[in-house]
Amino acid sequence: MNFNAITIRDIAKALGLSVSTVSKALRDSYEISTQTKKLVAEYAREHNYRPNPLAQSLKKGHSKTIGIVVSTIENQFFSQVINGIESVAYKAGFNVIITQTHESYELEVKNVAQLTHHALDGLLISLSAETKDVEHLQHLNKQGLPIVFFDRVSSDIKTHKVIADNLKGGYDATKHLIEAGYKRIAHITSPPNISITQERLAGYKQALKEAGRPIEEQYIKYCPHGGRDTEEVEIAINELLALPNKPDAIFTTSDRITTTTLFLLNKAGIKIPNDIALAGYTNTTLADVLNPPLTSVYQPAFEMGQKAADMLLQLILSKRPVTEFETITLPTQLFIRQSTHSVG
Amino acid sequence: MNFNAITIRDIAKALGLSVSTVSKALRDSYEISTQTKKLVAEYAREHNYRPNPLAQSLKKGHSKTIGIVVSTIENQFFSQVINGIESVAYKAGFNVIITQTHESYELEVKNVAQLTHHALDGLLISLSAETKDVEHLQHLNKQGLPIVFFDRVSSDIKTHKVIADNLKGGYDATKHLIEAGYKRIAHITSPPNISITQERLAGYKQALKEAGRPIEEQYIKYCPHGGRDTEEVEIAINELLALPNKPDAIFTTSDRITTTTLFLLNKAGIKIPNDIALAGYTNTTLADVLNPPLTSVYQPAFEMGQKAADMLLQLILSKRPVTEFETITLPTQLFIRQSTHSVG
DNA sequence: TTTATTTACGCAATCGTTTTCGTTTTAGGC
DNA sequence: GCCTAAAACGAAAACGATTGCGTAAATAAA
Repeated sequence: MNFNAITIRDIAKALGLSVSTVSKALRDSYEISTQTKKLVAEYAREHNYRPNPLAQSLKKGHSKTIGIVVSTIENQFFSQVINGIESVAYKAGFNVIITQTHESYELEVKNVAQLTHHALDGLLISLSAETKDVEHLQHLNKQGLPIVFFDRVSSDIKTHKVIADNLKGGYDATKHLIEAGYKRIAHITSPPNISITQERLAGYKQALKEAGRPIEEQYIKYCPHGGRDTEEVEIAINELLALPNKPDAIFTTSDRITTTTLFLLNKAGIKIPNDIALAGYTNTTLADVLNPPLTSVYQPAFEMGQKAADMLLQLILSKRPVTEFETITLPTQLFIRQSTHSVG
Repeated sequence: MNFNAITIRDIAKALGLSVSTVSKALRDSYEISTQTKKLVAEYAREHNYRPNPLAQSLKKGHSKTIGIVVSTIENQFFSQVINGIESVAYKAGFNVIITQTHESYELEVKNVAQLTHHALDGLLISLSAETKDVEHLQHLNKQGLPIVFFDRVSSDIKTHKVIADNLKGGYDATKHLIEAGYKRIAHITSPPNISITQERLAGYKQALKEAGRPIEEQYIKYCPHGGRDTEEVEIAINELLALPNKPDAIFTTSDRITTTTLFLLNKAGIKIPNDIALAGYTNTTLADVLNPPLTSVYQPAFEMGQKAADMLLQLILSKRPVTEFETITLPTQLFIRQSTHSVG
């Protein structure tokens, strides 16, 4: 806005009115005559007047922008969530500012600070893989900044949350592998501190238990950065392959871990599903054209974004402090494809 | 910022100073004694003072935020570009606001208006597939808003631009197909009005010409929305397949067209590359694990974002109006994979 | 001791709007 | 023709920060 736009004062001067009259005319106040309103409106249109949003926000005390924190928008799951958020935010006249943590706690803290440096009406966040405490958010929340968690949430802050049914997602995938005849089902997942890891792992364990299978810790591998680095997935896979009882199936969580596992197994010449079956969380639209087509747990990302934005807007627009918070759980969908074709 | 943050006035009151003194102390002015500075700094830190960015921007006349317009962040090419932009913008203390056109001219105009409604120091834009005129940008540019084009540019506005070497990209892919032994090479691309279409098409034609091949319009198909809708790709493919001389290879541009073509060919039971070979533009990290692994033209998206942001910052930060503009052309890379394995 | 400087701070205008609270003008009622 | 009330507009104080300028106090120079 450094470019020279015309101001309300310019209009006032040109029309021989006061700034307050112009302002009121523009906002269609009852105090202003129809004639004057027309005059002002016309002049404003002709000269392409745009109210300075900075001044408006400063005066009104809200900026009509919300912040988003995700690990990376390169992950289709998150870009879909963001699309959902934007679809409702824009309808309500809100702008969004997106920041990425790249799974780093340090960057998360920095980004949140960056965001609040700018004027924010609310924050939508999915925690980074490294994040173990949420003091940086707690403080802001106490100060009155509305926050809504989605995907990777924290139980340490009482606020609205939107998550997928991670337990069921893990359960469904694992159960499917069991029913398809696989015996030694491994699990490669994100670090244990984040909510989705715990929930999906619980689903995995529950399915095994129900089938009377033992839960073997050697089959459970964690990637400290949720698969951000290929190496961490490679280590996990190598450890699994080095086991005396190699797994005959792998259940992966997170887009990155899933696709990296697929890549590494292919690269190692391991046939999927004949040597090892693969079922993984992913929201890529490419699951159908992968080699082989991938059995996947799909999350309603767009809806998650919509819900989260809805709830945040509700918090922002609420006249009185909200004390009752809810957690929305969205169903996931298991798509069965060739990467887990039945044994025999 | 509706949440009650402390202001400079609060500090002044608490410390028995004037607001100007506090402001100057915070900005480390030579006018203020070391003691007072310490006092103020300490109080500010203890009470977690953050200058109101709105007020600062209003006063200083710049907002330290830049706007980005892309077709969709779900496209990995664009999310990579955005990563590049962010990497330089944040370093310079700038925030970015991302908007998506979803290939709609109407949405593009709307978004640009939305963005300028908010305070913007500059704009980074890749035109939508529908966009044929750029008056909505010309006006802003004339008013002094710095604009840098990337990827899909317009020749109607004189400003900095960053593009990939689209001609060479199209040329390389086509030449590779020719050398691999394919005879009837089709081309499915974006609408003819956008720059990348024209340039890549020119590369395609050049390679054919050099090889002494005829250029047959029946082999060139346009998708009005750059593959946004599966149907438009389906129509193109069906038309190609209905030809008396069906193509034995297809060169596709844009991520969406490429992956959709792959999907549709697979679905139709057409073997790649045996029945029809496929080479396509894509920046997905999944090209290696597609079925089959896809020969692709890869664009240096991250670098493109960096360069574009660099140039925009240069424009924004320049003291005097810039009149000399340059267009940077980045090289693309052809990755040869199984989808175009040599004939015979 | 007087004058000149420096040091350290406060006043007030400013950025562009919004909004409260006058004030003027006009019309209406008698 | 006078009073009252409504209608239409303006003055000024915000919002929170920045900054040029004025000024008191402290120090140095004469």
